[in-house]
Amino acid sequence: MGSNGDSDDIDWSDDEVRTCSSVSSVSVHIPVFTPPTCESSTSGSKINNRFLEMGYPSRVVLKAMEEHGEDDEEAILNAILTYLTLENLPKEENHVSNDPHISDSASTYKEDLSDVGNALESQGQNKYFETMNLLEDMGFQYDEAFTAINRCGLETPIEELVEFIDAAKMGKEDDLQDLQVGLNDAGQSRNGKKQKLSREERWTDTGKRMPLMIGFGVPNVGIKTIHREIPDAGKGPPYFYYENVAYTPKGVWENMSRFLYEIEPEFVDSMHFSAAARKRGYIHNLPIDERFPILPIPPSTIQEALPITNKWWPKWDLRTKLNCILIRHGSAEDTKKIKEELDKSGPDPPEHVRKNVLEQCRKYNFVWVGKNKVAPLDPDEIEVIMGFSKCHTRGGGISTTARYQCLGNSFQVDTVAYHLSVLKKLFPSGINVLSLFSGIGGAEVALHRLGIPLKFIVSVESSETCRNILQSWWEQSNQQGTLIHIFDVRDVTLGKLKELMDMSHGFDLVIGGSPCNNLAGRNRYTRDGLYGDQSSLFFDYFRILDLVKKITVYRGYG
DNA sequence: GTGATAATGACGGCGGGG
DNA sequence: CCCCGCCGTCATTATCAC
Repeated sequence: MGSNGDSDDIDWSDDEVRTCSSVSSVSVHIPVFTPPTCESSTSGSKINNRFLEMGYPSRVVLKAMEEHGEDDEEAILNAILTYLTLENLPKEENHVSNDPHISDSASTYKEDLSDVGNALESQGQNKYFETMNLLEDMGFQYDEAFTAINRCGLETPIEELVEFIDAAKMGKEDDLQDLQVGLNDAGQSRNGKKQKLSREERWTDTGKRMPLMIGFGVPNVGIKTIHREIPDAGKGPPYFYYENVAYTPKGVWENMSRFLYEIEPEFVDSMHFSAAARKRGYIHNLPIDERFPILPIPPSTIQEALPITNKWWPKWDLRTKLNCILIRHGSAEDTKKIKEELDKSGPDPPEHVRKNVLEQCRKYNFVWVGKNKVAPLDPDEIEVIMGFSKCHTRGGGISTTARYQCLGNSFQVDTVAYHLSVLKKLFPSGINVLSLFSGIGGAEVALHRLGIPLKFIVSVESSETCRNILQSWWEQSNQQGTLIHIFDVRDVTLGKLKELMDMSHGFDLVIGGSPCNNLAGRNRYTRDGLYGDQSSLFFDYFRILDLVKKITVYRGYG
């Protein structure tokens, strides 16, 4: 086996030397972190391109390369990150004080909200509970009222909500659809654009200053002076952690934030923790000081994460990071077309061929597994990139398609673990967790990897496949605590929570990411927003979290 | 053979960032 | 203005379990 592998390597080296006119034979042995180059004189510009591809501003890349030469990639990267950090700090303050739209430098997120005036409910929750109470007083069941509000929107007049419930009761599905569509449209216009602008501008603006999407900081890119004020209503206990896709239809994050105690979301791209991009928003009330990553630090580039692909990676494919891991992979047909196109165009494909191939590769996250041969990622490769161990989702009657699906829906473990790391010193003897929409157990794995004992875990997950995966992991990882499965978030009622919290003496953490189906950019059919069929389960996250908070206070837990 | 499940190919648009 | 990327859905076909 070994000799076969060796001879393969040698064959390839010879090949590469032939196709790359002036490369030294050493180049095939250099660490994978260094990009393959043909001409050493242009290696600097290649590195330059790589950093630009990774999204770093050119002025910073150039400055870093002036300081550290053109070849020491790690030194350049460190310099880039340092410059960005330095740039961010003063800009943050200057910007706030110079912006005429923001009253003063002490302006907080909450104050921004109050600026929009009373026309828009600054306390979405109050409105929510008022409407719920009103409907219940009118004799409707809790779940009827709940569904109506979440389907039609909070701004819907009470008469129309009643109409919706009646239509639902009478089973007039068509009427229901029409009504719902009409109400959603109306709800959007009712919300009013001017009122939303201040918040949107603030976040958009934040994005402009931090194009890397590093939230309140990622390893090596600390933002030292960030101190955030969490509104009293949002403070723990319990701690909570909510996740969803970063890029949603407009207004969705504002809306979710309004429900989750007006806490400002933290937008983070998992490219800072792994070899793949994953742009997500997180709303949580965790401390943000003294975070630390779990060890070992995973590979940060495709080349490190999938060394097998180095052998066939063309020099003109400058990708070092994968795009977002999705629930579906590219088709065999597309990989076939790519191979045929490249075979036809010879060893040095023309620009338009390269461009087309790269476009496909980026679109489907193809990697190079043979000469002119690309392939989608295997499930076990995805498992590792997402921070799980190999075979986490394998076996036990789970199909390949299902593995792709549940992995694509999961947390990136290293990213979430970094945020949760502050819990380690707070709960040294173990933690009680209510895990909603648990999926394959990203939250549980993250806490476990942090070395926080899992004392009492209630996992709510509708997919039997996912429940089996979590249960299987639980049994195999020497857990000493209790794991309880619940099928449906709608079964997590006040009574059920009281029962569970009697058993556990409260929850320390409520964690989960609700369905993104109706928010995600990939969805061509039902990207309906927060009130879509699946994504409206967000309101169950909020409902349950809020019940836990109230029970916690009432019973004196925490 | 038949129903159930798995695998596969085809399918734009919105919004962020430059 | 352009470029790029996105926790996806649907209809059809292939495979599987009896």
